[in-house]
Amino acid sequence: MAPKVSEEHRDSKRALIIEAAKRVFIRQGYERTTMKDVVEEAGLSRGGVYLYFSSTEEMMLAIIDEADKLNFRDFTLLYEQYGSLWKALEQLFELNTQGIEQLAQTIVPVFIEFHILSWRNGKHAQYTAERYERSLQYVVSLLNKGVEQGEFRPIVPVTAIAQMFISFHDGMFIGVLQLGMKKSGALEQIDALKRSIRYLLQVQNEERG
Amino acid sequence: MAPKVSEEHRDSKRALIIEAAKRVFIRQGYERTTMKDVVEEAGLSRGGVYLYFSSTEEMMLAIIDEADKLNFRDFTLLYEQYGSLWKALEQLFELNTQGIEQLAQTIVPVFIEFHILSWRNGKHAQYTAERYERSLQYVVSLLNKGVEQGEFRPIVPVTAIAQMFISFHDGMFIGVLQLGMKKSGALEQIDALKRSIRYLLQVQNEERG
Amino acid sequence: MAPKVSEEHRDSKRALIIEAAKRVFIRQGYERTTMKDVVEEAGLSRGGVYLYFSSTEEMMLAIIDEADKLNFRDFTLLYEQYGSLWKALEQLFELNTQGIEQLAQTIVPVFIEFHILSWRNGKHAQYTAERYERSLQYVVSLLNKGVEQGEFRPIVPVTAIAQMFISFHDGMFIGVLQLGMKKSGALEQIDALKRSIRYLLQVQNEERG
Amino acid sequence: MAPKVSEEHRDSKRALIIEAAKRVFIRQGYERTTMKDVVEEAGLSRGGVYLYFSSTEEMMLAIIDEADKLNFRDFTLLYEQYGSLWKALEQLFELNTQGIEQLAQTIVPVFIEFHILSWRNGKHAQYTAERYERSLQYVVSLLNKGVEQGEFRPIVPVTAIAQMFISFHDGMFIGVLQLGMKKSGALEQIDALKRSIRYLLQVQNEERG
DNA sequence: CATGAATGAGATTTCATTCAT
DNA sequence: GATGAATGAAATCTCATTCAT
Repeated sequence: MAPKVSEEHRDSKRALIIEAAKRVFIRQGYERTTMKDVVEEAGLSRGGVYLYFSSTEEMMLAIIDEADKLNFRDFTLLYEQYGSLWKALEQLFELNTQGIEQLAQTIVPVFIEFHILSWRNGKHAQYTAERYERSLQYVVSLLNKGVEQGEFRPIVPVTAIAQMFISFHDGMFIGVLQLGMKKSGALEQIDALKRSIRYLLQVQNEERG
Repeated sequence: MAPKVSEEHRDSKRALIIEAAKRVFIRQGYERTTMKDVVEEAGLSRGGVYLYFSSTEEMMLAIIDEADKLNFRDFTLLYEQYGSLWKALEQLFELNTQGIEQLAQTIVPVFIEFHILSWRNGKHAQYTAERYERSLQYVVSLLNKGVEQGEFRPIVPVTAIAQMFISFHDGMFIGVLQLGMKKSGALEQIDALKRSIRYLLQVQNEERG
Repeated sequence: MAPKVSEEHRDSKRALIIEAAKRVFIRQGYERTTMKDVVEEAGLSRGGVYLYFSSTEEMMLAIIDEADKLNFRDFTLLYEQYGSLWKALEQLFELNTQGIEQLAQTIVPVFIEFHILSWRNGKHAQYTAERYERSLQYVVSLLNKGVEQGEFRPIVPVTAIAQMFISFHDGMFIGVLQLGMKKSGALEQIDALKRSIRYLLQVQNEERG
Repeated sequence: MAPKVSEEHRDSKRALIIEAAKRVFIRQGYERTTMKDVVEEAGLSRGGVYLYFSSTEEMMLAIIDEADKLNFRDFTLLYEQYGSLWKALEQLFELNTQGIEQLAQTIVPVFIEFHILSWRNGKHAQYTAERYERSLQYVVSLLNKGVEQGEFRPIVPVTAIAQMFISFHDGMFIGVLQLGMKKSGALEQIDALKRSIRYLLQVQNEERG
């Protein structure tokens, strides 16, 4: 008697809008995107979109959540898969490097923009802090595992190494966005960082680097 | 083409507006600031401000230019002052660290925001590239001097080291803005980076650390 | 044209909606109430409510009709019950006074609002006129009965007295709504009006007041 | 050097908008009037009107203030002009009666609508109370003057008489609006009220009525 | 009968920018 | 040069109403 499509219909509609929003965000950036833009991209009516999201901000948060879930999956794989922790770390570098040429066409720069604007508005401070903490813990747990297994003998706290890793990546992304891979020397930077981290961790029993 | 008296009047008027704009930018961020806001902060008339700047973007560029001049002065001092290049580098770390607690109350985050948005709009690519190149060359020239003097024997290209240094700083700033000094572990990160760079440069004739 | 079972189902559904509408009207006023509000208050679907009423206006008219029926019953009781017509009139005052403290929580102010807005839209002029005429005739018939029985010897047309009575009540209600019982001096006003009407009617065979 | 028209220009502009708003209010009522309507009636731009008023509510309050000033002037005249207070009171009746036929084309019904809606929103309660109090005091002071001069010997408190007078007028206005002069029996009602008040005041030394 | 997702018109509000004085 | 009133485009958001299921 009743439609009852509800739940899954709702989800698919949200997904549709989210995908449209992503495209617009990537094209125009977060701040420049209006509800109207998303409405037109999604091919829905004005009110139709409001049924699911009341602002571009809500959409953004949904997009971030989704991305976080995927990231977590990737990381779990990483964590379980590798015997050598340094190999796992190198894979992490690889993950963060691959696709870096198309960085501008991904949602990543939108995330950066959003985070800066959030800080501006004093919004989502708690949320952002939690996300950072989570990312940090991913990396820290990897490093600690290496320490436990005697593979790493770090000369500074592993947390500092992980934080440095994250800072570097954020900064490098900005550079790549503004100057491109080549001018920003992305690959050379990554190599330098990799060596730095191997040094800081004092990676053991590895054939020469 | 003979403005005579105007010249200095013009400059002082521009300076007044620039200062007002800075205050508003720091308070609200770049994107959120409207001409109206600056007009009101400066206590001038709408038309009055337009005589000197036709957009907040022009103001921002003027602010950046001013800051760059100051930075260059600082760097020149640094470059000439130190016998040991590693000491000079440490001083550079120091410069970038001091005042980091008040980062949020400075124009720095506005610069970051502006750069990201500029990339968005595809504006100022050339300009941004030049600024980056200039900053990079500051650091590279320092490092090269060290190489020439036999103080550094870098295991990777000095340019990569300099770029990594810059990336790290940009990223760390974002972290500090969002999480604060403590949560972002700023000081620990800086220490880790310093050690990394000393390693990459293979700093000579220093008492072992 | 043979609704069979539906009839009573229809009525109960309408009654349910009407009660919900009343609650919303009393809470928010007539003009401010949207179909959406009633739909939510009734806990029905949007389309569901539209099956019975296509606007808040229709609901309002239904509410008024219902109220009028109750009023008529009250009046009939009044008309038949009293030997002394002046006693009946006093009872009428009483009816209009009791509950005046809770006036704001009743549907009465909504009626006033609706009448004014109806006049605005040029709607329901006929309907409103009929309702007024009916109320007027209630009172006039009471007064005439008194004249016929020699209890009243009015010095102005009884119709004028009845109209004045109605005008006064409407105005007093507005005052009470805005200022409350005390500030509007409701009880004192009513006393003054009662004396006035006794004077205008020249009520006979009553112990002098 | 500077325009300096400011002050008076501002006032005339406000007056222009107010007059336009009045016309729209009278035509459509308060609630139904949007900023857009006023903008169009005034022949200004959207933003232009917002420079002076941010809502129809602000306009309404300005209109009420203006009307109150005029009323006060009228009353002052009344108060000073008459030897016989009863003559003054009759003049007051006259003032409230004249133009009653065109009542629908005046701002009066808009005031009534506004007051009812204000009560709805719980807005302006203080303001409304003050206005009522002021009107009341006008009438009370007239009556008291008559008492002092021995012209009135009221059988109920003069305040109650004044309040009854006001209530009656408000209610009668509503009646006239909905039914017109004739059907509402406005003139007959007024005559009845006048006699009532003369009775309540026990007006002395007057040739028969 | 009943549902509730979808539509789209329309109201509010803000500001960049111009221009007569 | 300087002013600030005026313009109007554009963004946000809400609901009455419809209609496929």
